Amino acid sequence: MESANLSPEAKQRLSAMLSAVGLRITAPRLHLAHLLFSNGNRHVTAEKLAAEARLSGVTISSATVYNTLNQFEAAGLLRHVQVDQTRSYFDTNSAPHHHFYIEDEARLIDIAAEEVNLARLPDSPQGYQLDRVEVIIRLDKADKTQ
Amino acid sequence: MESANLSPEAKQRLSAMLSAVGLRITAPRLHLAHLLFSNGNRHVTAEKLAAEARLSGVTISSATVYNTLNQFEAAGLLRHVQVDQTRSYFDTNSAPHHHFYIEDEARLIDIAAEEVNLARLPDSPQGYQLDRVEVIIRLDKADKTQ
DNA sequence: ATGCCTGCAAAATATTTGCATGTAA
DNA sequence: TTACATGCAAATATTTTGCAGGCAT
Repeated sequence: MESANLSPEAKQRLSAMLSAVGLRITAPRLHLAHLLFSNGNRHVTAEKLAAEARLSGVTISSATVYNTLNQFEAAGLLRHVQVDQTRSYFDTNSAPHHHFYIEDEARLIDIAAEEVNLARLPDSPQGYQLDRVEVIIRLDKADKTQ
Repeated sequence: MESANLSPEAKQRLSAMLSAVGLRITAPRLHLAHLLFSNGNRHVTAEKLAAEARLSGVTISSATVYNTLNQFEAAGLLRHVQVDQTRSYFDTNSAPHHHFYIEDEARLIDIAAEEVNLARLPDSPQGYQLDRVEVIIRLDKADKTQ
């Protein structure tokens, strides 16, 4: 399978990214990396990403999509965001930041870390250290009566 | 089936709680309510709750456990906390508050709302209103080298 | 050449649902 | 009496895994 719609520059850039984290350069990984990282920050589910790949002419098995997403996450290229019980979201913005989540639309929106000011955090319990702080602001449609 | 180990006072209190939210008073609901609400704030999964019921001598089908948890949540008696992709946690503390989450132990710890001071929040996007703000502080074992 | 990668299908897991029976109101 | 509740088993959905063959290094 060829990396069809991938410019030499993009291919080189993405290859470097994969090498840098110790992953072999394979066609499926390059394709997924392209979909994930060549167009700004994104939030995707495994199934949506597989569908995009298919639309762009490349079929990648869902096992491979899951493997790849998990490997990218382990490598720090992606972040797993847990807002919905049923679906896993992967966020291409791996820098520290927060999220709006619109439940009705199953949609995530990034919030830059600076936009949220945590003036006071409790001490971590004895024996534990802080890993990271996640702020999720859940939103409703404004017109929705509640 | 009898509500075996349930004092008349507890039974009355829990019955009142169920009535207040428009749920019929049935043995499974009384039992689960007892396990959930008679011993301070708790975080449970459906499976753990079913196991507790079984241990206390009452077998409740998992369909009923799930139904009941969902109904309690809809009624505002419980809160669904989403920290783990695979398991649903229900929190008997339905007041606004936040959480520590110890991934290694799959354990949740409440943080009182006052312990976290959100000095600054971004405006909600056009057309949406704030539902609620969730702060999750993920913790690691302190000795863990990372 | 070797070990990592991929795809398929099957397995595993958590939760929901259909339906017949039971029971609170 | 009637609508709602329960239990069982089957269905659903997502993600993981075993394995055989393929490819990067």
